[in-house]
Amino acid sequence: MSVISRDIAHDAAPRTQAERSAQSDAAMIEAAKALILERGTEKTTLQLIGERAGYSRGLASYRFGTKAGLFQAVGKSILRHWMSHLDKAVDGQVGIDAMCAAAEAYRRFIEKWPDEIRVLHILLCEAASPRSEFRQIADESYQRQREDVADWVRRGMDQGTVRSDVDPRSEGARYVAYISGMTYLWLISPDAIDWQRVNDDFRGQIRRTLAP
Amino acid sequence: MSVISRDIAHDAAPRTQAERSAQSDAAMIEAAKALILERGTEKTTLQLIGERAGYSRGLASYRFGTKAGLFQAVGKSILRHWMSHLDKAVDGQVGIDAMCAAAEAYRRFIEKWPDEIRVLHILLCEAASPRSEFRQIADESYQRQREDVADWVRRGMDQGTVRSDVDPRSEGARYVAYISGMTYLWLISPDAIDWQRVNDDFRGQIRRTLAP
DNA sequence: ACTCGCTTGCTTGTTGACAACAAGTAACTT
DNA sequence: AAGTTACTTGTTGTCAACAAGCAAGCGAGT
Repeated sequence: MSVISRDIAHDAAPRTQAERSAQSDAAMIEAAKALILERGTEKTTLQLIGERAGYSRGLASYRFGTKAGLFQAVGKSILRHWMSHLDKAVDGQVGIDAMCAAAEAYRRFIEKWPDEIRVLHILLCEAASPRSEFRQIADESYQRQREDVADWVRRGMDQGTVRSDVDPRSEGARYVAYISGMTYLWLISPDAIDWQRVNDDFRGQIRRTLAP
Repeated sequence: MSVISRDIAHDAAPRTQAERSAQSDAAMIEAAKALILERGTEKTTLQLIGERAGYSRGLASYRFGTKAGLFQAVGKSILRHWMSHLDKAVDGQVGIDAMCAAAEAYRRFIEKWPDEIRVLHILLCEAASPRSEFRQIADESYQRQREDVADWVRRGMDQGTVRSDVDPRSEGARYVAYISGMTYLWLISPDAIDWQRVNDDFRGQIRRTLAP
């Protein structure tokens, strides 16, 4: 067992079972992301995913159980990425500052990893369908984001940097709806959205609406 | 050929071919709406649609060509309904008045025909997927709505009822994104959105942001 | 008004693609 | 060497799409 072959990520022939499965899982999730971008979820088949990842047609189904299960794994992986990016950017700020920092973090995330946001939003959109297996993940994610914003507003009110006659939960819902809707419009017609300007206007609106 | 049987809409046994096909088309579109609400588009089959409409498993495919073709017909039919409702409500108003009237018309539409909006938005969400056959319809619809709002803003600026330093197109995009995002959040967690309050706050925000 | 040939509405038969699962083989582990 | 895990191949049932046929309207010529 050479140290060299162990240290190379995505080595052609990893030694341990754990490495092998982690590598094939990751390869399939990456393949799925690429295929969702090219063909959408409906026209992406488990056979295509397995084979593009360098395996057989059956592996994806064997490992993730169902097609929906695999897509959930894809979505969770992107959500984790975004959440950690967001946490770093907000970093304890509250009130209008936190809201603006989060909007700016989203703009930077889209600039750096546009495909991640495209895939995530395609999956989130599918959650709108009844009986969608992604529904719960989308619901929890949006609920958490609404509550986070509501919390920033509440703390801003405590600080006195936010008007005292607003409803934090309503502001949270409007904030999240706005980001989500803009992302949707960007997916539908990418050239119609100038994220830099949209973000500037959005932050201006937040100040105008919430500042005392 | 009795006059009586001709005049009864959805007669059990319509006489002319045109009547027969119009009736079966309408029945299948209604069946599709109900099934999309119950099961989502993916788990709705052409067989279920045909049979719920009172026909065979093959008719939907024969008449609309493809499953996507049928869903396009469903979407167009709901969009026509909403557009005519909107036109009546706005009725030549411009500026902030038009924007508030449109938001209020949307609230009333959702109150009266929530299922229509649910089905429409499920279809619009699917348009986010690449290669979706509903993409073009969604794009045109949202583009037109953005332009309508931008036009209201422009005319409001001419009148002097809207601040002169705003960008009409940016306001249009934000308005549409907001409505679309809110509708999405309502689909994902219906109880989280109080449309009356959301609308009141939205209209307040429009005035606060756009009034000179 | 009648009917014969044409058109249109609708159904049933069939094919190929697909997800899901079962059963097997090969790679690792202790 | 025995057991566990990674992966592949075989199979089944469901589905969309299409093709071929039957039956219900329709219209021109008598």
